[in-house]
Amino acid sequence: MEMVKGVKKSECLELEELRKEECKGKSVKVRGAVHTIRDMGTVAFVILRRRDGLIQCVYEKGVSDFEIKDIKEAASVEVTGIVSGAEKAPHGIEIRLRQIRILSEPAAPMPLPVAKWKMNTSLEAKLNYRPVSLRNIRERARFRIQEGLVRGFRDFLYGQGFTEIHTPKIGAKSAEGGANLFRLDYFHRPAVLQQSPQFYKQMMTGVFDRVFETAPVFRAEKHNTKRHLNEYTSLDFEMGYIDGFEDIMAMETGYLQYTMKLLEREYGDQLQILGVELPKTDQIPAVRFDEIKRLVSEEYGRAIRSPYDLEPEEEVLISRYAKEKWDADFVFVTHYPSRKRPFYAMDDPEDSKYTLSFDLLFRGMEITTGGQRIHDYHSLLKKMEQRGMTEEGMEQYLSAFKYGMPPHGGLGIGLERLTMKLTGDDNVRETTLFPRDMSRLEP
RNA sequence: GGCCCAGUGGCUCAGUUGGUUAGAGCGCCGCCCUGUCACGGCGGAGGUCGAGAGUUCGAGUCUCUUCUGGGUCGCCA
Repeated sequence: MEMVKGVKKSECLELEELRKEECKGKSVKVRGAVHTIRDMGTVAFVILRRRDGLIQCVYEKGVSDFEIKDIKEAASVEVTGIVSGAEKAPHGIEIRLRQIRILSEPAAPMPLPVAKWKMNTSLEAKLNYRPVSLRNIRERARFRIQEGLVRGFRDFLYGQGFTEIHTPKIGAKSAEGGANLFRLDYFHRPAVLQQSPQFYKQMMTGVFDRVFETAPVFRAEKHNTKRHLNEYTSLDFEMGYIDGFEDIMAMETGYLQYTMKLLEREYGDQLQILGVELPKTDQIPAVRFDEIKRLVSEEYGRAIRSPYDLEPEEEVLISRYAKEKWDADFVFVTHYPSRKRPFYAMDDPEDSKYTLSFDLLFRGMEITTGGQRIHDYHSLLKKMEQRGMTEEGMEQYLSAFKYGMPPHGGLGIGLERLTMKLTGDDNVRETTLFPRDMSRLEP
């Protein structure tokens, strides 16, 4: 019998440690993938790729204990060598190779130029070879930044007293209802994939006051655009005891401020790789839906075609307006028309044609929808009745209200969209590890 | 789903008014090169042009069908 005592200390050093002065001249062992080889004859540069970056290793004929010809690109290796400072090396250090141990070898040459700084490859090819294309430094940087966005969401909300929850993705009925649901067979009973954790997170405000979830949601909409996916990750939160929907916007602003600082602090290398400029979040303008629609129409001479919703072009113009007039990268658009919002949205007591809700636009795109919800049981029943909805299948949701719910509200952020606008990409699939769209079910 | 555009070696593309053995760069293979970082140099392999049908003496190039992808609209995060 053996006792497992915990994580064993790796004998391989972190890139950060390797860069330290005391490391120079020392023999180290490093593991990684052969990213690329630049063979100069008696000298060759073997660039290793690791999670923390690229490390330049130098092969010197006669000094190194092996033949450079034996090393293949994309092999997993363990190298041993002397750390030495080198001004010409990428991070100021390199490893002069003594030995190399091949841990694994590829069976075929790379189908894509992953070692190139910019792959110059179509989105289609990148998606078709996802496990390979993601090895490119710039490709993978997007997902490290995405990690930062999720991490910021969690860290910040934990600090604000939120409880992280996990709600079911399979159910009998979904929040918004309608035709955009994926239907599946659940032991010979009809079921659907949840298009939102809406009902669950609302019900949980009656339990934990403040809750959040980061999870996939499913939309069976037959859209084929660069900003839609049929499965995406939603950063959701819902909070009780709010004074108004402004509290939700304030919480989101706090999240963005916290996260941009986190990115700046801990993801600087990844931001640099992509040349990302972090947006301003010190304050975010909030402007009424009808007002900004009018302002943009006047400013850019564009006729208002659909009075109850924002067209993609309008979103772009609103962001442009916010940038030009208020020097803002983000802009809240508040008081959306009631008819375009789901039944649970709270109407504005001042004018019930509008709701106490908002969208957040970021660099020309909607990345968040949120608002205050109806918390009074009778008001909720009345609103449902007005919309001709039945209570069937909603008994559990309604019972939460029947037995008392705090005033509450919340929001949902589209993670891939947020990432996309941050990294400057123009297709959500670029910031989705394995996108699910109308035609893509694999990889 | 409607409309628009595209499908040529592993990747990214060129291919003139239809005319002989379809080109390039990168990658790959071989040789050379002591410092690269888009390394460089020389040589080589690899495609019958998404698929099917048609027009024509002749089609990558024109027509139709079909498949695949991209964009866009509705809707949304």
